[in-house]
Amino acid sequence: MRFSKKIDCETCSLKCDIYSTLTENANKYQLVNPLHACFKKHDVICKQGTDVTHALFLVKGSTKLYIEGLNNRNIILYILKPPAYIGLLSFFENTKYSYSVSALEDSEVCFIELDLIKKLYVEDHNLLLSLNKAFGKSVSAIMKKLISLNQKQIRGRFAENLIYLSEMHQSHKFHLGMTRKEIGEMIAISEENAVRLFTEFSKENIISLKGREIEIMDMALMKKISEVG
Amino acid sequence: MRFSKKIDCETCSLKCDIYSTLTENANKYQLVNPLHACFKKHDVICKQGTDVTHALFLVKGSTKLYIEGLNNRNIILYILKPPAYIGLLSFFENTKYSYSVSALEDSEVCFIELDLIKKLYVEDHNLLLSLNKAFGKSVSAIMKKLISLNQKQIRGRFAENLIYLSEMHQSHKFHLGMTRKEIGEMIAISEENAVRLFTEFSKENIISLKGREIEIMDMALMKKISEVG
DNA sequence: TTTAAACATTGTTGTATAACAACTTATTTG
DNA sequence: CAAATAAGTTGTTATACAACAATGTTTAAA
Repeated sequence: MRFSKKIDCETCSLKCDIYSTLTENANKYQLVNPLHACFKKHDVICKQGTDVTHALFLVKGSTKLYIEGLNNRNIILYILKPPAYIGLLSFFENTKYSYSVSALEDSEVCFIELDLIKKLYVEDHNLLLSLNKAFGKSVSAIMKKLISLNQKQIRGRFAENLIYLSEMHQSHKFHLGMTRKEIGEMIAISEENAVRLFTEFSKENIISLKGREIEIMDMALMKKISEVG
Repeated sequence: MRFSKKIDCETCSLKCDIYSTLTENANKYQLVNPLHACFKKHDVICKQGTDVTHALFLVKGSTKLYIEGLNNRNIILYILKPPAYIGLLSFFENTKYSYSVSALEDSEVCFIELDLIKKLYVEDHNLLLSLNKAFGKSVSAIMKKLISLNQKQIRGRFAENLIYLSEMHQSHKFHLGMTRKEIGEMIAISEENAVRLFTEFSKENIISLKGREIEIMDMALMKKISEVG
């Protein structure tokens, strides 16, 4: 990871809530230029167990948010794409991250002082409400994951996950930006079973596969498999 | 469920954050008496999928918070004891509950208009911060549960759960306020296996059991089992 | 007080899935 | 560009756990 001094809020490709709050209240606060950080693929952006010192805002690239569990096994909760707050779930708890986030591809992240945010949302509760709303959505997603991992079996979870990825890319045809192992970590199955499911679904003509390029051929069937469990 | 008109905030046995915020800002707001509701054992206090209309504050009794999953199978996330916000996790999302809460014993719950809370935390961000803090803690607990359910096996989960209950009652000896089925739902195992584990742990002299009265005899071993998985 | 319903128990069986092993094919990197 | 490392693949085996079944026991309701 390295910080870029070249990019400030004015030249930044993505204007976030915090920027707009700052500019709207320009008379109250001077515009502090937050740190703009560049991460290489596989870099850890925030680490489970470390202190939360900044609000992190994903500006470019994509990342995975995961819990580091027992015996070096991870569970990926979801993929983050800009615009997205990275540290949101641990943000209000305000002590340590209860999860890790790392870059799936080269990514850019904006670091904003926690104190600045706190100052801001005392004055501008709309910012806080928008943070809270995003927070609430994450919780719903985690609940859904908890049910899925516990009560669906691997074909159902696998189908559900491919639908999730497809919706994220807004296309039936997309590039899995992940290894089979990581796909496994998204739905808590072994790497071997991830491979098996890919070939299985491919043979059943539900998907078409070439390396990491995937196309969902039969979305209706996919949804049925996902729902059955 | 029936509402009690007799109990208002002044006579209420438990003064909550909202009450103190209201009285501290007495000049700004009139003291609205929230609805005080009485629930019988097994009553549903809030139902997954329904609209969030009030903030709920548990004043007396105890409740279970659970997700209703597939095939009528529930997962109990945790037990709530007063003082506790019941609807917290779905509170900011502000649309539908993503879980249900029901009474484990006769309980009393205070219903506070959502609009009132919103008005309050615009002015008094300390209230919001304290809500957020509780919120964050819940998220950590759910993360932990996600790992536990996925990466520990039943003996480990069972031990972990008994330690959790013991800590909640602040004693090695306590009354399981739940059926074996509900104990199963806490750690996502079948009722039969819950029974089996009770007798198993009893035979191994880790616990002493008489109906629903339980005493943890070997807490050190219990912790070891919980950690191993 | 009888009857029904909920709760608790124990043994047996089937199966989903992790773990292991052994191998091939890509992708980095010095 | 070779060597090393990571990623992907396939078959086999072992096992943890749910599901089923059958039956006893306690609690609640009529």
